[in-house]
Amino acid sequence: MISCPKCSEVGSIMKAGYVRNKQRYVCKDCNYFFTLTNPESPVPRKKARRHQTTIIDIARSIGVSNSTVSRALHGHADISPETRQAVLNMASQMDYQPNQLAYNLVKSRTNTIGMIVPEFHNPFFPNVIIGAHHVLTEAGYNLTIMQSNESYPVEVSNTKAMLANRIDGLLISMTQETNNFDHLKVFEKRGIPLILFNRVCDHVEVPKVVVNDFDASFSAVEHLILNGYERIAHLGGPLTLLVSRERLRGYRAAMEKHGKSIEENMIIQGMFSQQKARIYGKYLLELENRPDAIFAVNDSAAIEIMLLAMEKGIRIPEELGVVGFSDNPESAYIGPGLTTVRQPTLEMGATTAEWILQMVDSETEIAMPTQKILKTELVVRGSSRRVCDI
Amino acid sequence: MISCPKCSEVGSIMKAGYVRNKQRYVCKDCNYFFTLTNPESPVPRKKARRHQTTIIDIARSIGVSNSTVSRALHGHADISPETRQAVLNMASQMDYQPNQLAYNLVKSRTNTIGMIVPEFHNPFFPNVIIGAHHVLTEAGYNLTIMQSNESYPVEVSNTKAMLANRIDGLLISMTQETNNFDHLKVFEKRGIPLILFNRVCDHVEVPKVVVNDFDASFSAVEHLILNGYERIAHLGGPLTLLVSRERLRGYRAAMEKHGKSIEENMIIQGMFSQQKARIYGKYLLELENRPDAIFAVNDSAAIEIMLLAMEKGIRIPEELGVVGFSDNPESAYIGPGLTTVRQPTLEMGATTAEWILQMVDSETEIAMPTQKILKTELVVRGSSRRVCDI
DNA sequence: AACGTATTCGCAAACGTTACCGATACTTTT
DNA sequence: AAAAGTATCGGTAACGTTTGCGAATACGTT
Repeated sequence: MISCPKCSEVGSIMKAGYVRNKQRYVCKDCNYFFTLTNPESPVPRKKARRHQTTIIDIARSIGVSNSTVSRALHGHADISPETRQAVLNMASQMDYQPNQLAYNLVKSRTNTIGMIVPEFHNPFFPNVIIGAHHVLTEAGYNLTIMQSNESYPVEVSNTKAMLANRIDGLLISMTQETNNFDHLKVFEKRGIPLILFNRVCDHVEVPKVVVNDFDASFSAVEHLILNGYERIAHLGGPLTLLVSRERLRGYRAAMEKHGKSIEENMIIQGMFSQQKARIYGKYLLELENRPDAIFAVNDSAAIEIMLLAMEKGIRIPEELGVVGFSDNPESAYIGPGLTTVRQPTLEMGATTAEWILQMVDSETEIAMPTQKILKTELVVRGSSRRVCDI
Repeated sequence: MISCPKCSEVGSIMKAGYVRNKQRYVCKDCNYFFTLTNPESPVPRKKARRHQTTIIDIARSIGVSNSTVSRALHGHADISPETRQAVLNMASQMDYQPNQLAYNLVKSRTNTIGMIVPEFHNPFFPNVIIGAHHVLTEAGYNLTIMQSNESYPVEVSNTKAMLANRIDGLLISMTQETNNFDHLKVFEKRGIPLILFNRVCDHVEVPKVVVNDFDASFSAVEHLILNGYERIAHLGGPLTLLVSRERLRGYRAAMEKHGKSIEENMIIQGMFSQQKARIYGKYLLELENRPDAIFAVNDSAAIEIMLLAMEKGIRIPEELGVVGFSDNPESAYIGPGLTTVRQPTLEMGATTAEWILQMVDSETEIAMPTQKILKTELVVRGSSRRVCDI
């Protein structure tokens, strides 16, 4: 017979339905509902999972408490040299690896910096990563990288993932689509250090690391003008990006300074795949009155222009001057060499990393510089050198 | 006066030493030890930290239990549409972001794949990363990257960090120093999926993804021989690496097949910085009886050779044939173009990622292929084309 | 009335660590 | 010898989440 687990009554037990396919009973006396638990499986929670040795395992095997083990492992005080040694020995013997997850949970910090970049195709961002990676590793931090792939939704989901993973700080360079910044303001609200680099915006008040795009563009175009080029076209980046607008502004400023008229149909803005660069380059070079120089937003576009010119028999630099941006490795070797703007990518990565470390390591609110403008360098090569300067 | 917190006695209180710089008392009556807790700070645990909203906050604010909130958030069963909606609303209203750390701890999986690479200077590993990153992101996994910097101790500490962070699987390409593999065997013992790529070894029984280094090397050297080169030097990689040994083997095999004598002083093995490549190149080109072709272990070394030859007025390919390895972007554009071996880097990354996903996603032990050998492609350019093959 | 079924929700135990604070056993000082 | 100090160690709450199982309720069916 079944007896009530509470009042031990036997006679007043009645069936009371099923719950999860198990018969359920009720004791009419004490109004206690219950099901019969199978005494055969007293430890149903025991999973067959592979067990990683924990602090508790060590503690049990040498008969101390887990707090003692924790102290020994971290070299804290309040522990005798003998027990510490015993713990250390047992730890290495049992092949103990600390569980960083649990550590992070209780300390609510992860020793990890996140980085979101828009693309991986140009060597620019990989180089920034190298620079940041080095500094962070030195400081004992990890770096997780996510790629937004030039997509705003992906960027938003990336920031959410970073938030969920409780990174200690975020470095981000935005996509060309991004024109809403709520996903970044969350970081401000939460007090999580955030730094923008390269692809920045004005709507978030955090430190920013950029290059002097305006100056770089200005001196690149001025260099073309000083080499006797008159009608300079501009293959610019998407105008959603501040860098593109700055470079366009530099282009215009240099042209105006030297009294060159700007032909608006020779300014093309957009995101150039190799294919698109070729199409627009074709358009420019087949123009009725074609430009005698082209300032391109990046080296891959510039190189595409050069190849196109070579195919058409247009001589570089005599008939066409070309200047790129970024100084890709191949730019030094193509044809007469591509004049281009070298960007301090490693330094950019290092600077963002150093700054985020400052922000993360400081307990209190710390005054950070609002912006750092890194200096670029115009690398003059054959593609634009028409006058003999010595 | 001080009264015992237990028996409220006043007369029998005596000092009993200090504990952590606070006066300690004992009640002689009830033998109760105690210190005086400062009633001014009743909540000493309350940190001034910024509070991230948790599941419990949501639960409290709409008067349900946290299990209900958890179920609502994950779209589980056993919940009414109304409460689910209420939870969802409150969650977005309170700007809730789940704490992945806690989730990972209880699920003991992180949805993260780790990757350790030896260096970042050549475009090879960044490209592998791109390939793997894409596949993993599609599958909803994160990728953490660490760099061993060609140092064995760093590699070991990297693997420890990966272990501590409880990654779900590891992709690794080893340093040139690594000749002990205990740090990798830990993964086997723990049952954590592990894949070796590119820089592999025979001592660990896990899936490996490599390229056909022997064949690639063989056909590169054979290509030189078929172009009429006789005395071919080899600037090889460090012999600690299997890839270097395989390439050397391919070189020897091709030379032997065609009956060319191998001059051992024309085989130089090592890890070549740009500077070292120049030194060894100088040595080779200034040899009494200098080689008429050089097969280099990578493109940057090959390019250094080409630049050196140009400086010396040695004509390429007429007087010197050069073949590199990897097909860096700049190799297409330097001088007459550098003949080189193109490696399927993206495919390598994608393959390792797909394999590790298979291993991670399968609950049980799964039979994996032991090895995948990806095909390279000899890209013939001007630096080695001496005969007109149509 | 007695029983069966379905729906919805709460309790509490994990996950592995850290750190506060109390407890114990000594040694040293008065 | 009493009182005070020192050195070690253990108990336990907390970090934020998931989940198995039981409880409560409502309603339908003999």
